[in-house]
Amino acid sequence: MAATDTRAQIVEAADQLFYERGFEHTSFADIAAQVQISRGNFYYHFRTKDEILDAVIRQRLENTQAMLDDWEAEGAGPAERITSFIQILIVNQSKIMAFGCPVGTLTSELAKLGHPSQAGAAGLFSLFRHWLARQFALMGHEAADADRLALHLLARSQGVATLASALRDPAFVEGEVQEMCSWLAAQTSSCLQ
Amino acid sequence: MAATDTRAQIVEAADQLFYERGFEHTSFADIAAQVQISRGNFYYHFRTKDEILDAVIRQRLENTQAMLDDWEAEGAGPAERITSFIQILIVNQSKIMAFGCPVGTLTSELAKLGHPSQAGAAGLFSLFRHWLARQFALMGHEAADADRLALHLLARSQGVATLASALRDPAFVEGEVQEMCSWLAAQTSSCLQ
DNA sequence: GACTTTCTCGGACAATTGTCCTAATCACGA
DNA sequence: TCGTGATTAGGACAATTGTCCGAGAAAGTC
Repeated sequence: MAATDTRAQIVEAADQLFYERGFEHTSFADIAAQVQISRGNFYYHFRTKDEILDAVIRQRLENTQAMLDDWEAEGAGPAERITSFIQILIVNQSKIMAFGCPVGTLTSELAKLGHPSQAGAAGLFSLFRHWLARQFALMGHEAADADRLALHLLARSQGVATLASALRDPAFVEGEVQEMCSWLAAQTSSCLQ
Repeated sequence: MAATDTRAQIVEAADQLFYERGFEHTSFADIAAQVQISRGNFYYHFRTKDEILDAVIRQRLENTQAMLDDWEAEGAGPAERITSFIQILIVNQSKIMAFGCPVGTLTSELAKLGHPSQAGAAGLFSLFRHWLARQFALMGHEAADADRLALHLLARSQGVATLASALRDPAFVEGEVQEMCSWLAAQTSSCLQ
């Protein structure tokens, strides 16, 4: 097996396990078992657990950016793109009800640990924030307003994710998503005036 | 020192440390150091770490209920009481920006651990949910609607807390709190019609 | 086929974890 | 003052943690 493959597999497994079990509660042994390599083999690819975390965060940043680029490339308008964002709550509903939002829960955990990579994880929020702000700007909102709306929507989806994993009630998630879509429509019409 | 005092001190220290560092990242040694008792002394008061967690959750349930009862006892109307709830985000702003919401972060962590006490921790949400729903009902909303509004407000405050600890931006928190108050006012007037 | 670099294995390491036991200390009534 | 039960201290325990080493297998080059 090529080294790059092994490395990629480690990052992939760590990404998944950090999400499902949390960073601290995931051990080298857990990742090794998932990838089916020996625990000692880690040292060749990653010297410390923090290095794995950094690699995971970097991969998430890349994947998220790619997803946002895809949405941007689609022909639809900014409002439809924002709807794609809101719909993540539906698309990933079962995982979110089990483990919460991957971005929110990781930053929360790292904040409590006082971990140096917390800023990096928070960068995932920035990606969404600026992408959403650009969409709102395209809808006709001025910069400061667009950023405010972006943060507002980000916060609401975070709240839905947190409560979804506590309540495990699909109807709640669907209801809140619908309300967010209505809210989005209101932001649209307020610009057409 | 009386045994009940020691026990209360352990629960108090554990409560604080579970919030600031997370349940898993807090060790017996950490709590013992905080309370200044020997590590071995724990076994007399609590047989397992899970027992401490249960005691912490029980205390939080009692404290929360007491806080809600206090708000209820105050002479103001339901809208003012709901405002008290929203204002927690301001009152506890610095702690929330550092460690997030104690309820949301604990339930998230326990969900990832697959911990049996997750349901107990989620009970904290139920306390707020039903209290808020009662306030909305007093404002004239019918039961199903009141519950929906309660969950909506709960989710929004959760989202603000999560994003607050990631961004650490007081202006964002204050802006969102103001928007929630405006939203609350709209719910009020919609009932007066 | 020989050689060198890249990669992997199994195990060792000190530290820390939650758990548990025993002996000593305390408070307090008889 | 003695004795009894409640409380505490200190340390032992097996298991697990992240980290690291050295021997060897695999892969690629000449």
